[in-house]
Amino acid sequence: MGRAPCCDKANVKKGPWSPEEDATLKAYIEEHGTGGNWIALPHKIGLKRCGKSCRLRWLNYLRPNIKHGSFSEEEDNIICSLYISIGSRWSIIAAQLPGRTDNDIKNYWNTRLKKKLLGRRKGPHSRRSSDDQESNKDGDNQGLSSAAIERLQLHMQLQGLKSPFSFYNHPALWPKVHLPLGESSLLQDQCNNTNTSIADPAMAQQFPSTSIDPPSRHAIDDFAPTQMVPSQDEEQGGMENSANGFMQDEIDELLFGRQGGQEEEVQFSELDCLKEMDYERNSLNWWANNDSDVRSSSNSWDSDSFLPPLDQIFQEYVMGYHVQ
DNA sequence: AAGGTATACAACCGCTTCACG
DNA sequence: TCGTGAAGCGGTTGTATACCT
Repeated sequence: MGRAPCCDKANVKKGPWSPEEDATLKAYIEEHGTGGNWIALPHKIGLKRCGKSCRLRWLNYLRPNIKHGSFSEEEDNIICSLYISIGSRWSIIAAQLPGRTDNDIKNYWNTRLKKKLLGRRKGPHSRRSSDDQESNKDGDNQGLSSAAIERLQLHMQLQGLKSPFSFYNHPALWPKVHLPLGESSLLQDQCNNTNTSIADPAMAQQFPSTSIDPPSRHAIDDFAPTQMVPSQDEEQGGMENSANGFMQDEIDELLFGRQGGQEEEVQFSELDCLKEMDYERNSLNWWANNDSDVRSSSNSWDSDSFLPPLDQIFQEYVMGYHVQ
């Protein structure tokens, strides 16, 4: 027995909103507010709409100060940077772009920005979703979703795939080589030189005002300390659960590489690339582990056992060739 | 001009999270 | 502490329009 539906589906109108419906909803909310109950709202004002539909219409379209129209380059940069760092958490990304809704950003990403940044990765077949889905089915990507691969690709690009000094241009250092953790002197040199900025000058120019490294570095944080393993604080006293405070902390941390309100405890202040190799490998593992497809297929995951598929993904999707 | 295809965006669906009794 | 229902969220679908052949 499933959960009761939120409204009477048979008596609810679906599809595009008419100007009259828009006007009715807008006028009521502007005068009375939502009343804290979206489910009851349509009945109050005589709309044959589901409460959820009213909420969505208001938030995504009717609300004041909603921006419609094209995105600026600055907005592109922010979206790109945050997507690499935190994935498809559109509400958090939208919180950084005043006037933009999560739905708007999600649509913009899926239809335009993703293509702009990634381009077409495979041969002459360029038809959208269906072909992409098919290619995913055909390819043996070992369970990684296209979203994870996209983030992987973007990350690689922004980390400076084209740089002659890049990690990714040194085949000996690619993931197949199982270096012990911490063995990263070459990368340390490289990072000392680049100061962890975007390595490729062309990319740096393309993303002039966006710091890519700190947020993407925090993908690891997302993976291990805060989600997989309770922190000491959590174990001892429980974590802060105030929605606003938590959100702001999370955004601060994602954007600026610090934990909001915790001046004395900056988890990732050491942007010296000392463990760049570990970081890269952990990032790859993080994407894999946090991918819903992977999660659903395997509850217990061991980082070492995941390395071969990642090698394959790295070679096939990022470096652009297949290795037996 | 017509039909097919691609694109953009609005809206829906269902799962998760949260608040409250 | 637990159950319930509303809100929030992200993935997906539907549809109008633009573009191409």
